[in-house]
Amino acid sequence: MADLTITQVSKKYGLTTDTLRYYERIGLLPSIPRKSNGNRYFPREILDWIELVVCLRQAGVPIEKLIDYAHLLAVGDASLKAREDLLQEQLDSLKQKRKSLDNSIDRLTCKIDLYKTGKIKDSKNYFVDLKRKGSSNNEE
Amino acid sequence: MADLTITQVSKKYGLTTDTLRYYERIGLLPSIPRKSNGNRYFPREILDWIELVVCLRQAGVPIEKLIDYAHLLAVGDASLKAREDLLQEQLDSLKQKRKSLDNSIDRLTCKIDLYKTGKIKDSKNYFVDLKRKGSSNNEE
DNA sequence: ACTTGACTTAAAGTTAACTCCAAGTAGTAA
DNA sequence: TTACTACTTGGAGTTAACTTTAAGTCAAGT
Repeated sequence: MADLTITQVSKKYGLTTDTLRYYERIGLLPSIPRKSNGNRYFPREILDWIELVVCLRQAGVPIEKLIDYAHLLAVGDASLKAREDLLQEQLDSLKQKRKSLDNSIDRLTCKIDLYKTGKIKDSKNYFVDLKRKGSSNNEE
Repeated sequence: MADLTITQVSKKYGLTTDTLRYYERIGLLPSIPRKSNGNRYFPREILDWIELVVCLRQAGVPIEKLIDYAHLLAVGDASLKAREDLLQEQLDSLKQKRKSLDNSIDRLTCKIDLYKTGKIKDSKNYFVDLKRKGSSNNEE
């Protein structure tokens, strides 16, 4: 009863069944065990891993990095330090991403404020011919 | 002197010249004015737009949305409200993204802490055969 | 026996956003 | 004149991450 079918897993984590099979194919998931008819069943340990994968994928951690981590898991205790380092690197990169995101949010908030207070002053003259290609202004 | 060449712009904003030409081609930038020899020069107003584009692209706002905004700019004052709405939508989506990112950062921080305190307990048994395809466990 | 629905596979196709390439021109320096 | 560098173009190629397709198997329901 802890074991779910591929459809149940896909609903639980908001992935399609295609994506789950794709993840297994590329080695992001280990070989999923099968029933006698060939259908996959997902035990708890794999679900925990999927949950982490979904969480980090949402944040933009590349699949390749997660595959690296999965491979480190496979070699056991010898890879403890390497795994910690890998995660730390990804954490640093996520923190950097948040900084940049905050910056964009600030910038956009200001811009919207200009609209709200009617102070917007876009020099639209350069945009009027967005669809009219082939016009040419000259100057030396 | 306020007008830069494509290479100067590319350096200023960390885009390649190919990307800048690509942006013009797809209508994310207006038609860039040319010198008599056909080379592009970038006046201030366009630089301001590029700066905003770079900022929002970094944050993950899709090119398509920015093109929509550019087209709204082209029609002038009639689109003030639509422009504000479009930006507001993107802002909301960035804030949502930040929430999700924060969540991932928290999750990853916890995980790393388990490594640091030696409390990690990955059930690695499912990962040992990550590269050995074709093995099959059965069960009813 | 037949149909329905959930699953299976390998392989091809899609999408967004670039990125590269080949061939050509314009301006400058030796 | 030759060489070099910075630009130009249209179009093809790349990458990550899926997504779709075609053809099939299997178990349950009528």
